[in-house]
Amino acid sequence: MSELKEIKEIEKRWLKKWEEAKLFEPKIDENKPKFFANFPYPYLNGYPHIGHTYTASRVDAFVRYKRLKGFNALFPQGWHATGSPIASAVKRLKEGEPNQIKIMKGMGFSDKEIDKFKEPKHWIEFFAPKYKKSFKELGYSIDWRREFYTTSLNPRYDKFIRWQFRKLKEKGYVIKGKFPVVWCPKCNNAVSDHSRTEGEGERPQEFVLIKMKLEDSDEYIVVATLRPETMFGQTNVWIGPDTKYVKANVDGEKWIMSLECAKKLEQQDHKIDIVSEIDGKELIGKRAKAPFVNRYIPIWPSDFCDPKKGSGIVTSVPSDAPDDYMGLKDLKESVELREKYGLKKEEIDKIEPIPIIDSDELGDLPAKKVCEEMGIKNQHERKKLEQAKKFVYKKGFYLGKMKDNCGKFSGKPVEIAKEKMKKELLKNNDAIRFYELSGKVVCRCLTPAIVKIVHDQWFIDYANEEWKKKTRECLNNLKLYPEKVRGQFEYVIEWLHEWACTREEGLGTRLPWDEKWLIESLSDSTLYMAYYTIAHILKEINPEDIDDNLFDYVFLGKNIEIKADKKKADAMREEFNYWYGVDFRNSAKDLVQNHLSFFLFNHTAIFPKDKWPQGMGVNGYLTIDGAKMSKSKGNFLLIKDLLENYPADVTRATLLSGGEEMDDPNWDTEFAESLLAKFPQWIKYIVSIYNKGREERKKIDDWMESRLYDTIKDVSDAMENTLFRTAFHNTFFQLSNHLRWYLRRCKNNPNKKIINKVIESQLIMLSPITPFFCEEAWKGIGKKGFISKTEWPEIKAAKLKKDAEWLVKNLLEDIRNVSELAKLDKIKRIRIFFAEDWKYRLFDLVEQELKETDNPKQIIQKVMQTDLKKHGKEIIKFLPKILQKRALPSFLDKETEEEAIRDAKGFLEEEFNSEIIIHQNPEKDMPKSKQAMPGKPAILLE
RNA sequence: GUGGGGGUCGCCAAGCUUGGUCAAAGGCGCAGGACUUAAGAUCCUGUCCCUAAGUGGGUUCGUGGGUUCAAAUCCCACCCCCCACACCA
Repeated sequence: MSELKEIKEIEKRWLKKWEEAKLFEPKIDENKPKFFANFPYPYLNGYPHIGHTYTASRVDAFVRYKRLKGFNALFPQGWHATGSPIASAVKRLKEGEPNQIKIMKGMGFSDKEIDKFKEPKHWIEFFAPKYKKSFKELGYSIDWRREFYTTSLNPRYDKFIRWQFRKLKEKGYVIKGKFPVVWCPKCNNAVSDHSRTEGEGERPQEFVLIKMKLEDSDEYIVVATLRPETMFGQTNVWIGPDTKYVKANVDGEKWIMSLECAKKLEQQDHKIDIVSEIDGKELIGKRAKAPFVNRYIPIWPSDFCDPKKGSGIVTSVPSDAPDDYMGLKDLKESVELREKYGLKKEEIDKIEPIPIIDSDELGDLPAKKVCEEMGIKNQHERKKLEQAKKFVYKKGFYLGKMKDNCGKFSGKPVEIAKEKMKKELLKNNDAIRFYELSGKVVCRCLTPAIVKIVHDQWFIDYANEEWKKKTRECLNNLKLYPEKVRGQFEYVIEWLHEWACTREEGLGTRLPWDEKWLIESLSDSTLYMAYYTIAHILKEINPEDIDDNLFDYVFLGKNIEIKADKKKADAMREEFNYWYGVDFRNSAKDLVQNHLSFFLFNHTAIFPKDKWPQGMGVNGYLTIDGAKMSKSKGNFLLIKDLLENYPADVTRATLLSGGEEMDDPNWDTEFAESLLAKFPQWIKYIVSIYNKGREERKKIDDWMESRLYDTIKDVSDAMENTLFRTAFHNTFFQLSNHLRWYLRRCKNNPNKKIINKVIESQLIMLSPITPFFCEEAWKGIGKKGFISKTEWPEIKAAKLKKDAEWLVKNLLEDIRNVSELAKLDKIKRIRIFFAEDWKYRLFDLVEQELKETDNPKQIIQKVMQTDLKKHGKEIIKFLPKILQKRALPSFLDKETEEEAIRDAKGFLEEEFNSEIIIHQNPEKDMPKSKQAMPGKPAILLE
């Protein structure tokens, strides 16, 4: 533990040094290429947790790498407070809501502290520094001068967003439209998710309300359905016998429905006059005309008609709706029921479910099949029926096809037929759209909420084809990390359409031309990366002096009158022009379908091409020891707790080794523990062997140097593509293994130059991932300055012509194997035999021939035509076997092989503590020696 | 269902574009040994099965076929897992 404490001290020291040197506060430098990276600002409604850090660690590692590659790199950070989470939490605290108080207590706040959180601003003021502290401690190379937070609480950002929205509006990308919202009739207001006592997450769901004319009447009964595609299977209508319905004039027609339904319709743009009440009973036995089936169908009683749902009247499709199937079955089987409502048996028996949809393995009467399989007894088994409904719907919707009796929709997949049939019903005036809540919602005032159509909802018109075209162009020209997400983006740009961009409640910026609206959180975070470039200078300007003209001046280069100080404005313009566009924006994959795509759209809308995004990174979701992170599982790791147990570098390395590309990265506690034990030791070790060794150059040094260059090449490639796991593994594990072998081979007496180069390179290549240890070690080996600001090792081609080291490794292994098998107590002598010259010649020849043919016969014939024929007897013993594989085992020319083994002689002697004798050619009295082959010397242990 | 990503020797994972040198890198874990008073670290060794003075045999890369002298790698079919399909941030 004391060791950890020591490490933490070292970290603190470097943080201080970096800060004092303003290491991460880059200045404009026209002689250097710039690199601007960032990731979505986190929400300030709690402490930073490990989920935030994976994405951020990727950005930091990339930025640090680019810095070493000579880029002028900028990594800024801001905070998000827009939207409802903070606002609702504040509201709930003010109301003393127990659950919210529990949450706050869970975060460790006292009553007194909780009191302060009744101010939205306190959330920002409290949590932003917490994030900042954690991010600093993790060693992120952030330029903190540019820090800011969102919402009207920051007037400068507020003005920026207003500017952005006016720009969008000018270009016609913000439009007004209708929109169903959850509404409290008592408060006369929209009920946001967090001002509900019940029904969080529920939202308006679109039903089709179908009108059915009653026989010999000008009245309609109306039925609500979510499944217009099943209308060809209607057999009858269900009505609640003991339910009260109303007759009302709706848009000039006479409708019958539940009272609740009428009230809802009133809120959904319909004119309603209630005329009278009517009992469900009175309608039983009447007939109504059903669309698509196009005939009159009877109205029968059932118990599942809920006046609160839809119209309280249901059209019955017993083929595909389990409820309806059971309802019909009950009527058929119950004399009592029929008598009660005076229904004739023959008439009911006449009705059978009509197969209309082929639902794959469920057949064409899925409701029947599923009800039977689940053993549902009657229409009162609600729970089972709900399950059955869901199951049947899913199968039918995704896999189903309309059968031949469905008119022009026959043969169509249900998914498509559904939309078409809905459209047709609406077009023919047989139906209207009707919104119903997906579940019960109760407002704070304890009034049940309804759906209301609002007319002045604002949308961002992501459906605009011209805009899509520009955005596609932008996508085509940017680099993706990894490239394989491109398809996903193309798809999203395709289907993205109007996005409701305003809300009534929460924190944020008001819509400049319609101040009752707040811009919602996914819409005020699409262009702000540009704000980073000027944030530090903008802070010096009075909010009153900030207006649209200023932003036009700075961002769009318009030469117009501005209130603010011209010098400062020019400075901002310069910053923006230098740093923009974004070279790397990284986020988890859930933001592909909204935020990252919006990001592209908004940039193409407002900025010229040279300011469009240049690169985007996408990664998976962090898991903890293989499990999804969740509070209930107790694996919800906060950064502050994490950093108490692990050094920042171990945390970073564990995260970045957890996964790459689109895989869900995994925080592996065992790995972290193992790193904690090994990593600091290793760094200490390489510092201790730095600059120790000989001047003289040996063969094995070439090998080490080549391995180093290979590693540098591989790691550079990986870093360029944000493959940090690969980079870390190659640098830390692979290169360390090479180094270990090297030291063993040269009996711990390495070439000074080489060993130093290996150690320096390893430290530099590790530094983007583990900066603290590397800084400390850099100093430890006597380097001046920061490793964070040094140069990435040069990529060079490996010098070594022929790598024969594998021969030594194989030999070592073979000797060990044999010695184990031989069960010799002590090996006095090891004899090594090389194959005779002619075998090398043979191998060369065969290698040539194999390029021509793979026919063993031909090759052997060819061999026998040469002077090798005199070894024919021996050759025929082993060559066919080798030729079976159509490839020779690895071998080098004899000279190289001998040289390699001779070079390793001393090493081998030491390894086995025995004498090594190298024979160039086989000895007559040692038959074993005949086994030698090119690339595989024979061994004799004595 | 559509679109995207996957399925490799306990676990994680490389390889698959460009078929052979692949029983398949590396890490983690596990086991044995050296070192140590001891633990950790470090260093060696092993880690599909069989066989054994070696470089041999067998069975493996989701499943089943196919192409080929040769398939984890190419082709076809199928199965399974994850993500998105929105106005929730």
